[in-house]
Amino acid sequence: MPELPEVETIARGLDSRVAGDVIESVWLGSKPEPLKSAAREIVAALEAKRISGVRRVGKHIVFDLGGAGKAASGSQWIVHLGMTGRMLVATPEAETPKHTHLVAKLASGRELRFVDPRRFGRLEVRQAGFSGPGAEPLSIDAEQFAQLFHSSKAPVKAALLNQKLLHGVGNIYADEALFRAHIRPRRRANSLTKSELRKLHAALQRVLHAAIAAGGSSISDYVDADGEAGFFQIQHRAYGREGKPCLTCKTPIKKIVVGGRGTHYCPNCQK
DNA sequence: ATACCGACCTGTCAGC
DNA sequence: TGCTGACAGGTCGGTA
Repeated sequence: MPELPEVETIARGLDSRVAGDVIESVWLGSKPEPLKSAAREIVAALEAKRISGVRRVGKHIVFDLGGAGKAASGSQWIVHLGMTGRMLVATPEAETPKHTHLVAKLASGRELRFVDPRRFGRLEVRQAGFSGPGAEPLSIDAEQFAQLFHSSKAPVKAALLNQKLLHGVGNIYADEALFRAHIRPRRRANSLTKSELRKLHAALQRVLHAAIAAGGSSISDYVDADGEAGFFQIQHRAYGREGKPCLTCKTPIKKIVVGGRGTHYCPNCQK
């Protein structure tokens, strides 16, 4: 479910709430858990660790862990929320939602809960140094951005979704950035002119920043670590607006499939 | 190397 | 009311 702005919102919320807290014990659900690392390895890596901070890398939430006592262990707990994952901070009395796969009891008395109905999410522990699969959309400059797309023959929409190029951009913000840059999603990435690449880079960073400021987009079930919805969905100009008039020219927004994903664009404004 | 396409899961909603 | 099928914010692995 969550893309960069949603994960950023969640990670900031988690950091303000649990940084400095200590994980006392971990309960892991049975079933095929959504794990990348072995279950035993995850429990061992988390228990008796201090959360020194929480941040976002691409669409991943990274918990930096230290030893509960003195020496920092420097390991990391990496969570990918998939389509429907949530990471919530709750009191033990709060009802445990269906599809809760992990509960970490904290020294403060609260619980960190990982809930994921579709189980597309992934949990992983590793030694420090996770930097994600690609480049960071918010810090890449126009030159490097152009370089990334220069060599890709894929449709530009598919290239935007390729996490090995840029990580963090998902279906909503790919459509929104292309709309704002006036570029058709099926254009081959390597067919974009220098000027179009500059526009796309600027449009992408603008839309991501605006979405973070709004607390992300809530479509159906997204909530942040507090259980609060985001508000960026009311600023969507293309995504989810099939058949509705383009906000610029009134032409109905079209929906097609690109790279296997529903894709929304204005056939008049986007060239 | 690159690019489609189904698979992975469950929930929801539209249509019959 | 209830069933069926399509679709959903994401990735991965197989195949062409």
